Amino acid sequence: MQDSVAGQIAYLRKGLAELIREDELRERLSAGRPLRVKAGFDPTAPDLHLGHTVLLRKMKHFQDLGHTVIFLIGDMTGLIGDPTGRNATRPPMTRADIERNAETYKAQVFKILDPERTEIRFNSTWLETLRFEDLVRLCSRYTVARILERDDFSKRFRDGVPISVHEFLYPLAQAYDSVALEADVELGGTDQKFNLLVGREIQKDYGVRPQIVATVPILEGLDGVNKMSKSLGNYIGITEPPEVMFRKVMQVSDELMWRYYELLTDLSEDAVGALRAAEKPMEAKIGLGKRIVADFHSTDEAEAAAEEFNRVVRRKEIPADIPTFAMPEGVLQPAGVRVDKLLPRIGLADSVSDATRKIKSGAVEINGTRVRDLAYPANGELLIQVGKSWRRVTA
RNA sequence: GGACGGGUGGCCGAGCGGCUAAUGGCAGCAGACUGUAAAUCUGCCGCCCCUUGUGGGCUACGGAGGUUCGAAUCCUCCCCCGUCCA
Repeated sequence: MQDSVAGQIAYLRKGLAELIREDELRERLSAGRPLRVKAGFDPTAPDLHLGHTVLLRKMKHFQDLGHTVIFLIGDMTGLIGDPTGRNATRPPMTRADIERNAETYKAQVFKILDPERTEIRFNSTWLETLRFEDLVRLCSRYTVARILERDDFSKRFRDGVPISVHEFLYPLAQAYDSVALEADVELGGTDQKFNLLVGREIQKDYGVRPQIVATVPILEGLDGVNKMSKSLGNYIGITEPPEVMFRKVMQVSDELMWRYYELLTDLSEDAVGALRAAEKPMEAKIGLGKRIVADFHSTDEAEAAAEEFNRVVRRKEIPADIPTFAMPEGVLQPAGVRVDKLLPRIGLADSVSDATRKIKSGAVEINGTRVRDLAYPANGELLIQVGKSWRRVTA
């Protein structure tokens, strides 16, 4: 906490979408005590990707300044599901599920966060002890009209998309978390702004100082359009192998790359601007790939991944590590290796039908030769390529 | 509780008795192109069988029955959603 208050604010402000309100943050920092900084996470999605790390990185910035981060797992609000669209009440998770997911979170989250300054909490701790009376009291503090101000609610309401009553509870429950935790700051994506602000209101009603709200931008996924998400398949997972991460980074558009520079590296805006002016897009993208891989693996692995990319994608050479399979049962027939049967067994096709299509459309190469026939004359080891994927099959 | 409208493949959205595994768009996969990309163009895009052909079988249009030689398309009941009225 040796930094000046102004210095701290500058450090924290970088990369934030919005800060409400800066004067309150200044005031609280001036008190000199470590702040309690809360951020909530869904209990069902322990596979973190780079989109999550924008928030995690900001949490880390608070830790860098000596503040305490509360990693809140929304095991109770998880029942409601994030009210972003069609959804029913989710089935409750078992205690064991939650514990397991929490462990998975820890394994991933501490690649960024400092465990010494992180509290992991579950909101079921206080939410499940609320009586009906308490719930009624909580609900009475907010109005339907105000809830409907939330963008996605108002849009759904206008478009006639169903909104279940329990979804209204989500922002209120999240707000109550801030009461229970006496959060000084709540961090979230810009899509959380409404919920975070409800927290301020509810805290006031319960006699707690309203939290400062800080939002980070939502990271676009590899397609550059939709937000990064696992279900859209446009993500880079933080536990993915170095080569996969690197290749995915190289897949993003040149334009999106600068966004990633901004949100996923510690380079200053000026430094990024300089890169943008000086480097060829290709070189800059390689640099970005190395930085990101190094964050979650090591610089050596990052270099290796870059080299592998050069070999395989740019020079179109054979990859260094190719998954190897033994010839599965029933694939070897008198006519030869039934390639259509083989591909789905080794992860190169979704089904036999899919494999047949791929073969017919000329997508399959074996030992360097394009295959058009369903049967391939068997002779020893097979080196099979479909698109970007390679497999080795031993006889 | 009533009136009306609606539920189609991963998503959106046509079809409204046979020519429909079901137009079109998006997404996805593959090929060409390329500096990685993007863009563009081409092909594919339910599952299974026979090495594959204007081949055979199965599953699919909210659910269950029914009418019919034949239904996503018609009828009945049920479930779900929306709008309006109470």
